[in-house]
Amino acid sequence: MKSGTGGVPGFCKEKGYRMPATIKDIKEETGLSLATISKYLNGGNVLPRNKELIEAAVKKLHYEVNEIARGLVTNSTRTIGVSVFDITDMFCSMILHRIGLELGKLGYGVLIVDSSEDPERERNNIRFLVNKKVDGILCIPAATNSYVLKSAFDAEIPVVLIDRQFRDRSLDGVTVNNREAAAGAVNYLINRGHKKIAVISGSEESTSRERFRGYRDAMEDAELAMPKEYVMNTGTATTKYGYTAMQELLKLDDRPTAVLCTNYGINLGVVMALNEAQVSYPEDISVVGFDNLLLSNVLKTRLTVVEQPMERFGQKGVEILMQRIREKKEKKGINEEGHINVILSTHLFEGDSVRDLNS
Amino acid sequence: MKSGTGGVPGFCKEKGYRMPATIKDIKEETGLSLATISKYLNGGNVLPRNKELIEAAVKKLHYEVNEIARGLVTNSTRTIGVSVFDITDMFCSMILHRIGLELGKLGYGVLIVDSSEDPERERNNIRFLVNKKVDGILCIPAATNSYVLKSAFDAEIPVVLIDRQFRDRSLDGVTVNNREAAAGAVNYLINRGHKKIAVISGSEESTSRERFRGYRDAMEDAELAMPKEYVMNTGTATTKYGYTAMQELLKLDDRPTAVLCTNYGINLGVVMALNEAQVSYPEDISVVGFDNLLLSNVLKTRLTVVEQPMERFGQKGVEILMQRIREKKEKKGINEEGHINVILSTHLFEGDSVRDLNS
DNA sequence: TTAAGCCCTTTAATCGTTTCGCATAATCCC
DNA sequence: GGGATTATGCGAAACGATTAAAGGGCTTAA
Repeated sequence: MKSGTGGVPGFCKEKGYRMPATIKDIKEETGLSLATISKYLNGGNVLPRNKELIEAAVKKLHYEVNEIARGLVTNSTRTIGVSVFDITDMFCSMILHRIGLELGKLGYGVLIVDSSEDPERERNNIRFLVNKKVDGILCIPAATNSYVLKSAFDAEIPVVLIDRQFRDRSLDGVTVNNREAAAGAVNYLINRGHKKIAVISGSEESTSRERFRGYRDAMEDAELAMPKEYVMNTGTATTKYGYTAMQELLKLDDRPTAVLCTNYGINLGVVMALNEAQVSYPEDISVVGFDNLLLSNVLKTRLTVVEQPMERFGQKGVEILMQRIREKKEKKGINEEGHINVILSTHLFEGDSVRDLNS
Repeated sequence: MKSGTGGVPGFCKEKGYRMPATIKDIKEETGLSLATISKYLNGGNVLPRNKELIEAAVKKLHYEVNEIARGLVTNSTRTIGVSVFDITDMFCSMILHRIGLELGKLGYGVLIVDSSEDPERERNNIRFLVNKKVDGILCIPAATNSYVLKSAFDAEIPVVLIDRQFRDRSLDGVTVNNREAAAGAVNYLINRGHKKIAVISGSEESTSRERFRGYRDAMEDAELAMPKEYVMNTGTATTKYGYTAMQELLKLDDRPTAVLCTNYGINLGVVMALNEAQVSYPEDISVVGFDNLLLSNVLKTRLTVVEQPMERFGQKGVEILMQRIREKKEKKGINEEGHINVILSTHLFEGDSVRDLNS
């Protein structure tokens, strides 16, 4: 006897194992109609007597609504897709952490896909999420243009970008004031007497480019020279690039006195190169990094870094996405114009990796 | 006109936006019955002519099967739940990376929940996954007993543990040979002339306990003393515990010449404490860590560590889970007896953090 | 007294699939 | 040629919920 067809729910001979109770079982148990039960379950008003009946039956049969079935008719899955460029990257995982927390509170599930920095894979992943009928997508993109998100647009699924924004800014997103932050970091160096300041930066995504612009802003304002050899901004913002770029800088006859690293991967690569070459910081060269404090805590010399508001990235991203989902439900369609772009601010953590040349 | 009710699928006036094509649209387009179309879509045999008709219609209408609806009748979601104790922990995220890769290949989605080392939260998370009707659960548990997984058992959802196993070994799982690995690491130290060897280890989960046993095995075999002050095994295996425990060790008049750290968090805490106290390794004290190479790469002195097969954890876990899911479908029930316990082996990475006292 | 209004209930349609049972056509063997 | 055996195809009933629309008691007011 199958559960839900009049028999006692629970053990089921045919399937050989326990079937969860369905709303039909509640119907049998209470003698009420499906509609009334459904109404109550969704917060509607029913007679006190029926309320008790239903509650008793729910408890007795351990009933819980089947989200799948509900999703079929309400056309929602209460699941959000999150696409990240690399789940093992601390930056992503910290944001994921907060996203999970926020969405958990709201009763949403989180479907995470990892594109390993490969835009093609990212595109497939997004399509996968669309097929899974997620209610919305949060994306810390690997790709540099919105092409990868095409399938989401087609399906009219709300998308919010985190950290990186595409050139045309045609999407909702949460970023930080990268340009100002980088300029601030450079000014910090300048204030401490540095004039020969190098930069190591990726060239591909908006984040790296903005940070590089910030470097240039500050250098130009201070009328400092930016010789080609000091400007390493032709690679991908990875540990590997940071490592080789730093090695190049160390080969120079006229070495810079300080170097700005524009993301966590580069920080890591730079520290590795310095250690390997037995060059100490801040004695021989000063270093300012970006992103997070991990290195500051674990290294003998705490790294001075522009600290990102990881938690807020996640929190704000969820907030915007939820707003969009609500809008879509109400207006029965996606609001095409008026993109939201939240810009969070950063904080300069003063470690011990910058030498004050004035004193 | 709603999609799927005879009109042209696509734009839908009522809803105000584009609706995806359904199998009913294919029916209208081809004149075939739902059953035939479904059969073909699921790899069944149909007449060549019909095959072409369906293919053409699918292409024309951009049809893709609605997994939600399918799930309702097949009673599967093609989604696996993964519960981790901390998504920002490198150990977890590397395993997650591989899990995502493997499950992606199989067309499965990954619903990730993060319990922040809180068993109570973990229990809720598991229940959440069960409600989401995942086909199976992979768990890198925070809790120390199987109580948290109760709701999964009740719902007869296959579960595979990764890294940590419960006392009764009553579940399928993938672990490493923790005891032997730890003993190996200690022997490595002994071979290099160390006699005063301390250990810092958690006391709560199977992993820490096994590693501690390995330490004891090796020390006993070599007939070396294990004074109470050298044995720090009363805390939780975290960075904080590693940090304070190392500080304790440094206070001793008769300091150990080497210390074994039994996981990544402890490695980190120990390195922090040493840096802070200006104690250098391997000159002043030798260190052997556990888990992964991150610290080995970034620190000036590469840490010698017992390296874990992160990737294989994920790969093997998925493999076992898929086998269980298959079995459940075939036998229409969960196989109660005969638990699978795969034990992977580790590898000792020789960095520069161990001093050879013989030479 | 009766129509209107309110509150709650029920009946039945629907969501987009799969699948069971049966009908039909084609193939084969003797 | 006829009955058995294979292929395919079809209609309809699930799966477990939500939700219009209609109905049935009440109270209230003209």
